[in-house]
Amino acid sequence: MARKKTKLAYIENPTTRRTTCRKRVKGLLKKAGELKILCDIDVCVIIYNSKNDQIPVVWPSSEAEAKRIISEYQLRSEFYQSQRKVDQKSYVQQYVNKVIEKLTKLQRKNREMEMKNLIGQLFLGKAIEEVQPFDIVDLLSAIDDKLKMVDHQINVLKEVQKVDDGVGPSQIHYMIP
Amino acid sequence: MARKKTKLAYIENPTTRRTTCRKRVKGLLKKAGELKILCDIDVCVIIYNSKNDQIPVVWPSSEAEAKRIISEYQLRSEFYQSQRKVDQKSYVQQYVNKVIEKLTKLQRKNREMEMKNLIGQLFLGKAIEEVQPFDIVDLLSAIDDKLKMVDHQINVLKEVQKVDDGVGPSQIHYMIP
DNA sequence: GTCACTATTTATAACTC
DNA sequence: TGAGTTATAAATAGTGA
Repeated sequence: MARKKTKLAYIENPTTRRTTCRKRVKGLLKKAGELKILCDIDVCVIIYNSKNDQIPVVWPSSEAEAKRIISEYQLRSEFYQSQRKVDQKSYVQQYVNKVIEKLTKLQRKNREMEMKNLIGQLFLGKAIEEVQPFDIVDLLSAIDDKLKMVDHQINVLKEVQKVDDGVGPSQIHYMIP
Repeated sequence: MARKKTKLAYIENPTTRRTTCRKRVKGLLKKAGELKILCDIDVCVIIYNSKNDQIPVVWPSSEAEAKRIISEYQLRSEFYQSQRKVDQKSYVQQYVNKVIEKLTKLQRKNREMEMKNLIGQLFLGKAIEEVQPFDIVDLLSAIDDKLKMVDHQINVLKEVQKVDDGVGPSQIHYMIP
């Protein structure tokens, strides 16, 4: 950008190209450094000639810092990709979700069993005063479920009775869970 | 770089900072693009604000191209790559292990509760014949644990008795779980 | 090939709308 | 806000040593 307007095209002359390259790489890295300082954002620049085996030029020169920036980029990229393609979740994510699902089911089952157990204990003589307030809501809900079931069975039997036309209801056994 | 010489320091004013950032990012990416065309080399720029969740700005905009450049860089930097893999693995592994640990604890608790429940049901009149063979091993083990606990308590009491020198043993109450 | 030196182009800080 | 303008700083293409 000087003496002549640059034509944006591959520089055929090797000497000129290499000189330009050296100058512009220096400039690019300087700009990257300034951007980081002025705006306090993470910047990482990777430059290399894929046609030779030279070590890539990387900014920041601190490998740890570059590593941090790249891996965070990859993490974010993965995250956004997974956001976009919910169906194509990574293997690990699927696995973790499976385990979490299992865990949730178990927790629910666990809670139900605790209630069952509590009902049993009440029958065994445990005073209702000993039941923690925290548990009472779930206990009532468990009892409610049981009553609904019983209610439903009664209705079914009533229907059967109607169909049977005048035949008396059979004896109902209420089983303790 | 205009109107005034820029002082290379963090721009405190948020409006100014954001404007500068936008302009300079645009400039940096333009430079990166020119460098690639003029000298035919691989360039990748990653820019993001680590303080917010926005999608990182990456050049080249083709994500596949950016990934190719990054992965080739990583390949060239063997040490870096192996370090990263180990770090990432351990992080995910730690998380999975945590969840599995929680799951295992819950399963154990669950099984214990099932047994407690079963003992309660037996007291309520459930026939031992109705207990599934699969459960009997754990049931026996649960009863065994209970007996061991009782045994231990007896021994503790015996020790106390010895120390008390001649005083008779206090009455032991066996509590139903 | 690399440095130093400009003449220019380009980027951009401060400003306006 | 953000996009456009302008004056100036910065980058750099071409040049010679």
